Amino acid sequence: MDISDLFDGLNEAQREAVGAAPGNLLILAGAGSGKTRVLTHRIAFLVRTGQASSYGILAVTFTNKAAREMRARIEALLETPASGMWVGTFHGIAHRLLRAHWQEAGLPQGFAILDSEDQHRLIKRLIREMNIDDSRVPPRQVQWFINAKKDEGLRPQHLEEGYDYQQKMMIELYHAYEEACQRNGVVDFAELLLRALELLRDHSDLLDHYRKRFRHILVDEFQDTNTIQYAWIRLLAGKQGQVFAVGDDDQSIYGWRGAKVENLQQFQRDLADVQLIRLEQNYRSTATILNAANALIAHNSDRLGKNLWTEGVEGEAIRLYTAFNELDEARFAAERIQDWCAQGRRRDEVAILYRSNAQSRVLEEAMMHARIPYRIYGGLRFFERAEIKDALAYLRLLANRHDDPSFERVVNTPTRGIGNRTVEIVREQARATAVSMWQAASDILASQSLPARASNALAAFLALLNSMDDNSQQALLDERVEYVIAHSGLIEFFSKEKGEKGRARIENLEELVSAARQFEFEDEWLEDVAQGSPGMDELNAFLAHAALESGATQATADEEAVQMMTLHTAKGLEFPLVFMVGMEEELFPHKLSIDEPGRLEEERRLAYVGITRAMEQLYLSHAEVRRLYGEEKYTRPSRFIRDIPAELLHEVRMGGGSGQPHYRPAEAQAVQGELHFGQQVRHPKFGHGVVLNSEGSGAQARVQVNFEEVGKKWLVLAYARLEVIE
DNA sequence: GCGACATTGTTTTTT
DNA sequence: ACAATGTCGC
Repeated sequence: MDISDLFDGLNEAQREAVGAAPGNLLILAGAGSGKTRVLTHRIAFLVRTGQASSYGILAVTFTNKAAREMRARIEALLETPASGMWVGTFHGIAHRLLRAHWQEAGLPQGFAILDSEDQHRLIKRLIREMNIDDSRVPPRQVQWFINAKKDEGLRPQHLEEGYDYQQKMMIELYHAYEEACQRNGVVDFAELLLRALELLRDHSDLLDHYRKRFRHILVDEFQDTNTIQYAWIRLLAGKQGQVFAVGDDDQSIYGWRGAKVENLQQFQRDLADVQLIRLEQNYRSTATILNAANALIAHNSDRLGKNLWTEGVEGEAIRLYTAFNELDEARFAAERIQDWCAQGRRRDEVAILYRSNAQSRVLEEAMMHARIPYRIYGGLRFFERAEIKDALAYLRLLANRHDDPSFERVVNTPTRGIGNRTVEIVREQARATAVSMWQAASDILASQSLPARASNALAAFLALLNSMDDNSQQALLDERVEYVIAHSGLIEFFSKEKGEKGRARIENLEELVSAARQFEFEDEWLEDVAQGSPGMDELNAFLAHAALESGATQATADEEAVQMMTLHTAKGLEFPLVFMVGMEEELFPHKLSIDEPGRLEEERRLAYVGITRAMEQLYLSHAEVRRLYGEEKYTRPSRFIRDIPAELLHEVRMGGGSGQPHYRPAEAQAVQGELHFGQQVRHPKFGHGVVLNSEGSGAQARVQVNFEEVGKKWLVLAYARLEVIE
């Protein structure tokens, strides 16, 4: 079979990686060095040379998007559907194993998946139930604690008894939480991974089976693996398996959520004869951008070492803008984006990247003001919306009555006269007799111990669910979803909400029906698993899909738009024009990471990720004054700016004029000789103010002034009798 | 059960 | 500053 096309257009290192002899490989792939290409070509190479069949390959990523992309690219290379090949996220694959072997994993057949919100609510509930002081043991912290322990592979019984109250309580809560999950048949994200690890570890027959099957394991973004993910890979690979790991230690930015960069080094020690290949040729950015990135990251210690280079053009200098404040900074970006578009370039070639989401608002306003369409990534996703989660909770109860988190969620949503008191009684009964709330509610009703009103309301709720179940049992999935939404009372409930909100919610519920309509076991494996397992019907599959793939932030409002996102979200993407805003000490690097060397280095890697997103042009900006948490604060430029050699930077000013450096208003004044940002002025009518912005020249020149008394105003310089205050 | 007021925290995010 | 909770009284 001719496989030369798999090597066409690849460089030396890439070819080496794609065509490497059997064995373990670690590919250190710098930003923009074609790592996805190498990964997919490697898979195609294995299949087309007959070293592996599709059936024998497992490819793991971190996000659904990456997994989808990878599958599509592999299928394009193989020119056939890669059926039998497992391509998915760590969580998706763990889920698949657990569905197939629920018995061995000690799970109920139709187990549900708890997302972080569900998890948070459950923990809060437990804290209350156990009469623990939630100000000393905050739910968020407990959630963090439990997830961190699971990520380390630690069950509560592995934990030493805590020494202080907080520690003790957290361990106790971890115990209680596990019991609750087990009783309710629910599994959180970390649990998926941990169970899948334990499943293989404790069942040698299964381990054998999968080891024989998956002789080739390929892992993307290896630097992001946490302890259990790594352990799972190692376990599954065993001695015979061949692991192809691709990663970049310089792009490790998820240490704070358990990712262990050390796994890259560990990999070389733990696996046999690991061949190390570096991909250092960058195909994305100009030499200038690359040099800046290299210089910056060189300030970190403990790197595996790698120097990106390019044959590409030198490119333009990186622009540095010192804004007066965050408004000025945002306006600057807007103006430069307009220039970009005026040159015939597209808006969607532009990204604005920031450290934290709070920064997006000012930017958003500036874009709106300049009438630049934009799109913000991050925020609530479809399946995370309250109304969607309510509807899903009903569906989950249909699938499994013992799902307490869902029971709690909708027992009185919409309000149906089941007050806190009644729920409290059910909860207590459930706890005392160690049964689900559904069961407890039935028991209480049977014992006739409730006041008539509460009793009737509760009975009505149970009857409602049973009848919804009976009446939709035979229906198709989307009909079933539609039926439940219609009969749960959610529609009436939300239509009472005032304003746009209620309407939007109802639209979302309708959208859920069409999501159900489109969902037809798109993960074809679920269908296999579903065969002969009534607990894993289409409904369950849909619910799992909703939990594991919470859906894009925005639907598909695909107007050509500027992209705005955090630096974290930007990893893996590239844009011709990139703005990195808020390059200030305490914002970036963030205040909470500044004092700890390890965390500071992670911030620097984040800066590295940001810089390397840019293909042609990169703007860095910082504001001298920033309003944050209601306070105006004077800032200092980020140390990361200083990490970049000065000769690669070019300071710019507002208004398209390039050239003269501009450090602070006082200096610029001498150069410019006219009004500039931060200039104090007096107006005969409006009084004292500060110049924020200016545009045009000569008779058309206008300035925007923020007056103490009357706020922001645009004034035509020729008419406004402005007086400069020295 | 709802609206009015108080309190609180406020990095980064996937699954 | 501000949003998102939580608490309290009706």
